Amino acid sequence: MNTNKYKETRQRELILLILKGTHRHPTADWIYDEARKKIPNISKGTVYRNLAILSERGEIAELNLSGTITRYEIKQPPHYHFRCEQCGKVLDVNIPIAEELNRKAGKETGFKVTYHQLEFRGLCKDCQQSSKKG
Amino acid sequence: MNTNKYKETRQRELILLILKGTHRHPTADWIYDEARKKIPNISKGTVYRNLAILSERGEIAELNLSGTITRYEIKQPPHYHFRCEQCGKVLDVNIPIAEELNRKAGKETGFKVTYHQLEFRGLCKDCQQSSKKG
DNA sequence: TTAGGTGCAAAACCTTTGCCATCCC
DNA sequence: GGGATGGCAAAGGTTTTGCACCTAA
Repeated sequence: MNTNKYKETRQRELILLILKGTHRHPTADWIYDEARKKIPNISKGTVYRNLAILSERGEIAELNLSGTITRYEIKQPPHYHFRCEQCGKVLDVNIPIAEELNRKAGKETGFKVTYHQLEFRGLCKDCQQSSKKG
Repeated sequence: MNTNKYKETRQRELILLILKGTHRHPTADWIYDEARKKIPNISKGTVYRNLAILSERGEIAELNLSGTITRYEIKQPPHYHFRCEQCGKVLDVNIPIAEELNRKAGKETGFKVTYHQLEFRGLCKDCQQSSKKG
């Protein structure tokens, strides 16, 4: 049931490739900079439009957790994130999703809770190092 | 060691009062509109500056969880939030914090995990109603 | 008295959009 | 061919900042 209303374009493929090739959770701006290395005259509008399309298609996910700048990642099974409070780095955390929290929250509120987003905060390895040194 | 570098001003007190008087998790803009009812010529810059100061002082908290617009609330013990995917409403969820997740995440990543932010998603009561009707 | 605060407006950001030429199917 | 897409630039929305005047302590 692929709704073939999309064409495959160099720009879109490049953006997807960039996201597949990084473990960062990059911002649109970073993706734009990377993309320009291959297609120098690609525009930011194109980057944003394609990120929106890829997100709608379900190929990538928007990470809106904390901070005002949206970050993106290749679509994966649900997982948690960690954000370093010092350097701002965002990383995946591979521990099981606490599904029971959804049930608890649903019972508490009477709402229909379908999922949750969670972001751990603290210091990453690098920043722990530099804290010790400092 | 109280760094008494702050003065108490009408504007700041009003903003705090507004936040104390609501269970919404309002945006800066909503706070600004409310504030103008009492101090008509208060400026947005003042609202933003005071929200930043109150946040720094620990009297209020910034809610950056998902969405690009920052929301604010009076500082409370740590708690989770629920955001309705239909109407965008944000509410507190009073279930215990899953502290063990911090430990799990710390063990998994080797990072120093100090806390986590969690937002449930789904449909609130009102929107469940309208879904049934629709 | 004076450091911090205010109002105003402009600037800075991030993101979206209009327009028209271009490209893919 | 024709609708989807791209590039460009302007517009939009949120937040920050510079500046001159003001005010709480």
